[in-house]
Amino acid sequence: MTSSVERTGAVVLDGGAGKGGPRGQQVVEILRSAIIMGNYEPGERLIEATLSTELGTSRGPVREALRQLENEGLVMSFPYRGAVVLGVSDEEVQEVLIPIRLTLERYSFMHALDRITEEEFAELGKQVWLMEQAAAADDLAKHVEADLRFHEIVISASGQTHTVQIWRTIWPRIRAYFFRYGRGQDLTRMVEEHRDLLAALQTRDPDVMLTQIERHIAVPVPARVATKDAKPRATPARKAGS
Amino acid sequence: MTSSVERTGAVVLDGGAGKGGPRGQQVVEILRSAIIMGNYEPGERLIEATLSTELGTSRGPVREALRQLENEGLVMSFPYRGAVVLGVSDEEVQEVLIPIRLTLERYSFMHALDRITEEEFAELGKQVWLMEQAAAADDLAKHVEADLRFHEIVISASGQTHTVQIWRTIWPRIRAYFFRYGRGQDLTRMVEEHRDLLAALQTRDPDVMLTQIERHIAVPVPARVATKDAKPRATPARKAGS
DNA sequence: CATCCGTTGATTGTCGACAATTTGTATGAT
DNA sequence: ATCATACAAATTGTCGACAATCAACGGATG
Repeated sequence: MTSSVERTGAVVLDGGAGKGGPRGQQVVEILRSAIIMGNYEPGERLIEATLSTELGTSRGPVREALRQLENEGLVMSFPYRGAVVLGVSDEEVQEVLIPIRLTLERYSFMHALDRITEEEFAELGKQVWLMEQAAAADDLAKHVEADLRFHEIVISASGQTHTVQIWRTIWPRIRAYFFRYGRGQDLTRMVEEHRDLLAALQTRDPDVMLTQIERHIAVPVPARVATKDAKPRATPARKAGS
Repeated sequence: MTSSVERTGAVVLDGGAGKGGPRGQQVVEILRSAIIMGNYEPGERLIEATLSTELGTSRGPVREALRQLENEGLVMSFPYRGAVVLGVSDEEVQEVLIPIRLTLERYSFMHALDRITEEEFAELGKQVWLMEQAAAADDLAKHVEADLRFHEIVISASGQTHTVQIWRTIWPRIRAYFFRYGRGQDLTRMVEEHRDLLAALQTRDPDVMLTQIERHIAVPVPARVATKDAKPRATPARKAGS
C-alpha cells in the first residue's frame, strides 16, 4: 500500500514562506488535487488521524477539509463512520453536472459581457496562452489548471455570489471525471475553443456569446463507464435536515 | 437587539431524549431554520463564540455548522473574518437556482419512474396529506416542511449520489427566498400540484411526468426585489483553490 | 450450527486552552 | 488636519486530550 505522503504530494504544511491561507485551506487543495488526479480510488476511506499525521497538522484542519470535499462531491461522509472517496457515473455527469454547468456558464458569460474589464481580458488572454503552452508540452495538469482559471475569471467577473459558489462545488467532480476517464481529449482543440470564447466576449454580442458557450460546454464523449460508489462499511446515509 | 436564544428557538442542545445525531448536525438545523425563517437578516454577522454559548455547546460544532451553511449558500465566510448571512437576488433565483432545480428534479422524477417503491408512494401520499392539513391551517412552516420532504423522497429514490447532494445545497436558498419575499403563494394550489406530481409518478409515463414536473417548477413570480449581500467588514473574497 | 450479547479496537465527535490574524483606536509626526 | 505607526480588542484558526459511537470479534447459549 502506497503511503499517503506520496499520494498527497506534500510532506509538511506551511514551510514558512509560500503560504496559502489557513492550514485547512491548504489541506483542501492538497486532497482535492490528489483525488482529482486519481491518487485515491473511489471507495477508499480517508481517516482523519492518518491524514493529519501525514500532512503534519492536527485533526481540526483535516476535518474541515473533508467537509469541504464532501460539498464538492469528491467524498461522502457518515456520522461516526468517516469519509470515503466518491465516484461519478457517466450518466450523472452527462445528465446533471454538465447541464448545471451550462446553466452557470451561460448566465455568467452573458453577464460578463457588460461587466468584464480590460484587466480581466488580459488575464483571460494569459490563461489561453498558458493553455497553449501546456498543450504543446502535453502537460494535462497545467492545461486543466489554466482552463479552470479561465472559467473562474469569467464567473467571478459576473459578480453573482451564488453562481460562483455553486460553480466551485460543481467543477471538481467534472474534473475528476475527465481525469479518470477522459484522457483522450484534444488539448489543441480545447485551446482553440477558449480562444473563440474570449473572442466572443470581446464582440460583446449576446448572440455570438451564446452560440460559443453552448458549443463549448456541449456534451463531450458518451463513454459509458461504470461507477464505483461505496459506503464505508454499511448502514444508510446521513440524515437530511430540517 | 434581540437575543439569539430567541432567534434560534433553542435554549440548549441534546436534552437527552430527542436527539438528532451529532451536535454539529443539530446546530446546522437550528441555524438553517432560523435563517430561512428570516430571524437573521442578510448582512448580519454570525460569531462563533456567541452562537456556541447561546446554543450550549463548544465552538467546534458551531464552526462545522457554519461551513455547512456556507455550502448551502446561506452564509459566506472569510478567513479570520467570520461569517455573514447572505441574501439572494431575484435574478439569480430565476436564472440560476430555479433552472438548476429543474435539471435536478427532471432527472430525479424521470429516474424514479421505474425505481420508486410502494412504500415510497405511501410516504409521498402522507406528505401531500400533511401539506393539505398545513394549507387548511395556514401553517406555512409545516407546509414547506412537507413540500421539502416530498421532493427529497423522490430525489433520494432516484438513488443518484450527486443529484441528492446538489439538491441539498440548492433548496435552502430557494426556501429562504420564498420565505423572505414570496409570502403571497397559494398553498391550496401547491397541494394540488403535488397531488398531480404524485399521480404522474403513478402513471409511470415519462411524457406525463415531464409535463407535470416542468409545470411545477415553472418560474413563479418575477417580483423584482433588491438583494442585500454584504461582506463582513472589508477586503476581497476567500481565494479559490487548486 | 445459528444467534445473541459483552468486550475490544478503531475512529469520529466534542471540549477548553492557546496562537495567529484582522480591525479599530489612540498616539505622534509632518 | 492628514497620514503613518503602534497598540488593544475582538474573533477566527489550531492543537492535544478526552468522550461517544460504531464495527468486528468471540464466547456463551439455545
